[in-house]
Amino acid sequence: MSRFMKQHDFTISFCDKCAFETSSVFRFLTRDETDRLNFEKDFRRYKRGDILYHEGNRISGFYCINSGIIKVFKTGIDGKEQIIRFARKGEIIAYRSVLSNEPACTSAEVIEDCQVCFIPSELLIQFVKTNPSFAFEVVKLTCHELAEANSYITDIAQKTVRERVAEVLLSLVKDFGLDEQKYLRISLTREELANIVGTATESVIRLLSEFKSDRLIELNGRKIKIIDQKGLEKISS
Amino acid sequence: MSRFMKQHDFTISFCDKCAFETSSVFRFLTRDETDRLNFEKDFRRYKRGDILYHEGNRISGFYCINSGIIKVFKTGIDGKEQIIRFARKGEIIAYRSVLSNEPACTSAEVIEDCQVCFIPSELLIQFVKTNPSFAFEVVKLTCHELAEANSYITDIAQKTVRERVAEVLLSLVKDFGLDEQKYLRISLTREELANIVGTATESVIRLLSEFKSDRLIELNGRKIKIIDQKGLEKISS
DNA sequence: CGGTACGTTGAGTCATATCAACCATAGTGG
DNA sequence: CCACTATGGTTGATATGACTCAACGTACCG
Repeated sequence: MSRFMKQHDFTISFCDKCAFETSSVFRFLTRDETDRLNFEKDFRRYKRGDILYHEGNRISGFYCINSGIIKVFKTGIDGKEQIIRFARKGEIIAYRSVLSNEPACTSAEVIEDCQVCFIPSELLIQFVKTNPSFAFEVVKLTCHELAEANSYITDIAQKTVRERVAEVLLSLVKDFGLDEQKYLRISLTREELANIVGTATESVIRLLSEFKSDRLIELNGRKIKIIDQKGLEKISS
Repeated sequence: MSRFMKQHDFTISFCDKCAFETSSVFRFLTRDETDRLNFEKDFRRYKRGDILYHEGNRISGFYCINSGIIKVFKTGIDGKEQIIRFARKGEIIAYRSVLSNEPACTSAEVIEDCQVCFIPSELLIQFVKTNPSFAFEVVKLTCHELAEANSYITDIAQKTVRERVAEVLLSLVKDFGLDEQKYLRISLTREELANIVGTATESVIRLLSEFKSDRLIELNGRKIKIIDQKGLEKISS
């Protein structure tokens, strides 16, 4: 663990700056609260593959992501993971378990090297209990995630794997965008894609190469180029 | 709509009484706030099949359930419904849309005749913004629902229909309990069961009669008798 | 009495999972 | 430097779970 050095990188780790630059809920904190946050938070760096926390464990705080990408997942039957969501700059993870004071119901693993702030539980609980407009933002945030989860449930329950693969590609475009050459700004293994869709790795591979034949996408290893977004939308219906 | 008469039934519609009797979040309101709730709420009765609100519509308030059962569902491709959850005595529905100020992301329909209180949006928002401990409860509530939604996603994505049917029966036992003769205290159509599981009606029918042959359950129309709970747990794994 | 909604069963089909083999790549250690 | 191993990706063959379609039974209702 010694590799995750605490440090004070003044260009990036000040929460007020971070809060204004991102859509973080922390922009609703007062000056004083932001100062406390700055004082008590722990800035950390993680590399791809690192685990931030494990499902089932009690956690003593939550994480605010400054850069990089983290996947949040549950472990299902015989260890197969189900990816619940990805978190990126400005987003917070593990706050749910902190607020409901339960063991983590998910695990979190780094997809792209990242810098995060670890913030002790008590701070979040205190802010929620004493700053009504911050509490309201947190409520809105959970409500939003809940709405997303409900759509996710409906999709998985009703759509075919083919439709869901197309849809996942589109939602990755929406969340992470494309670079100048139309490549998705997130690279996942085929297995990870399968674990979002809720299918077998081989099925994802087959469908991706089908989409490639149909000139909807191009593949370069893990990089996926989106050629025909409309076509994908049509498939995801 | 004239059938949903506003009325003042003093034995059941006073929120303070209701709040204490149930596990409602309203027990965290102050005396004054409870009085306002009593004054502004609208007591209503609905019958099986009635719709409380439709997905996509803006709503001007939310509902607290005094008695009866309501199903909350999303409408997926070609109209197939996906049941998200059931709400019963003491629970609130539609609060999510109110808090995030978005159109309803679900519809709500009465499964068992019910009595509910309709509470204007502004009241909820005001309470959340001014009563920190109430806000904290609402946060915990949404966090809890979020955790449930995440498990639901993992189950649907990874388990077989057979496992899910067994699991749904068990979760109905957990939520609604059994009567003296071990019958489930909620009756659903086969189609509704299918719409929880996320499968075809015929599949549910086949699996139920399979469970019946295996002496796990007994069937009397819509009433389901749970004989071997352990057996069901084993199947749902 | 016909109509409507729900329940049941059978047969056929298809999408998807599973199993197996193989290739490519990169990292490891002797 | 090479064999070794692990990991990820790909493809094919096969099996099967679950859906669809269709027919029919049942019950209730106006």
